[in-house]
Amino acid sequence: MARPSTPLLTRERIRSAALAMVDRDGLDGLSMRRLAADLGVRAASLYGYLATKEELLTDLADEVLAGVDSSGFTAGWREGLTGWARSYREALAAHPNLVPFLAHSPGRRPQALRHADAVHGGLTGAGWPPRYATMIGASTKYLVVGAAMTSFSGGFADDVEVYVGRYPNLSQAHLLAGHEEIDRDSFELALTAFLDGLSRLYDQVARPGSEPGVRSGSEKADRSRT
Amino acid sequence: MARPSTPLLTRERIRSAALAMVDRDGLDGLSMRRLAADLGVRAASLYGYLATKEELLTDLADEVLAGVDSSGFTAGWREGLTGWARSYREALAAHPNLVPFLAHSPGRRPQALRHADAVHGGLTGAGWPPRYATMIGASTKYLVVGAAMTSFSGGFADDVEVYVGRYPNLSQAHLLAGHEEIDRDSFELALTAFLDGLSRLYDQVARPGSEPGVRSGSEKADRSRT
DNA sequence: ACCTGAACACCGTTCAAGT
DNA sequence: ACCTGAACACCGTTCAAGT
Repeated sequence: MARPSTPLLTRERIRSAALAMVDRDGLDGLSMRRLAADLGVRAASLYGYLATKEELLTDLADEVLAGVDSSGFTAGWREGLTGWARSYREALAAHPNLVPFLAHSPGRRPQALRHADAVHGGLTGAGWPPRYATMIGASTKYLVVGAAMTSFSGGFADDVEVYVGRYPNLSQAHLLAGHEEIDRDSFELALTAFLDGLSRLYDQVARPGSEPGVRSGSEKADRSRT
Repeated sequence: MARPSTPLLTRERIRSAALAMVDRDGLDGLSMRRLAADLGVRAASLYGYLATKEELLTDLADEVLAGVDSSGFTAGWREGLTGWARSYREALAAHPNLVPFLAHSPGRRPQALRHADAVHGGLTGAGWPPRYATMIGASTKYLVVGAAMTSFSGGFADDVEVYVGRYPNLSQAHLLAGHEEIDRDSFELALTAFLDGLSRLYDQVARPGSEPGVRSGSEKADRSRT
């Protein structure tokens, strides 16, 4: 078995087994040795395809983030931001164990830079000043990463006994245990409130001569532009 | 040196050296063996004071989160939420390398539960329905953890060459590198927009008979309560 | 009571050697 | 060209032994 006609490994086979292992056993559960065993091979063999474990994780990150979509800004900045945030969060929520790594070096991946560029362009194109565009992009990422991060960890314990009596306002907290629903609802609430707040701000700071925010109809611009 | 009159170690000395090590070398840079060496002792000695490395990290988490303040709800739900979010973020930003661990099991620490209880109580006491209180508490945590998580990782590369030409909308991105200022500003923008959005929602869903949100003067409740 | 040496079962990574 | 055995420098944790 030292020299098979068809290679036992491909980079894709490694990646797919690694992602399955992370999903199953957590980020700490992924080791090069266990992964190799899973693939019917010895650990040293992996290094013919990957330079380091870090490179493998970056591969996984790229695969997981492939579903992120920042193309919605043609329909307006609010629509673009919403689509980006939702697709981003869904991508992370599909592989929660990988989230701590994904947040590790976001600025260095080409995919992330492409999206950051699209978001920044979409916002400035809609009239947001560049500095606001930067902050709004960052803020949205805070929400997405925070939601994926916090919910991945389980949040509340399943053990009802812990809460009863001790923390009166949390007496129903056990109802949340393991429910992904509350996570998505909380995220949607946060996103909506955030965007509503931005819409109000938009009327104050947006440059004229660009398409206005489509849904910002309920407030009026009552301050002068700075 | 096998039996000193005064013990070489205390739990506090261990904790303080460990936190310094995490701050200096990162979460992966903390090992029980290196920590022991730092304390002039062998790794096995640490297990007289701590059951596991996990327990040590939990100790660090409690110390870092000691500065979080959820007592501001007497001045109104918006004030309480703002104070909690800011003190929470500051606590995390002071030890960014620990953030990935802090997000790991937030629901099981007594401190975190006390704060969660105070926030939930503060919100429901101000008229927010319990389900909203839960979601708002979660949302705020998303923002805080996301901000601490994303900014800890550095975000953008310092290398200007990477951006020029390739990503036109990010041509000024290098200006952000290493600047903590943009992180705090982005967080403040996100928090303000989020709270503005909540204020509007408050007028729609808040129970009567409670103190109203202090600063929610600019909108009117135009829908019936559900 | 407190610390240690030695061991156990793991890691990521390298590299000469096998076919 | 592809895989392996063996080694190196690490881990967290346990436990009998020293003083």
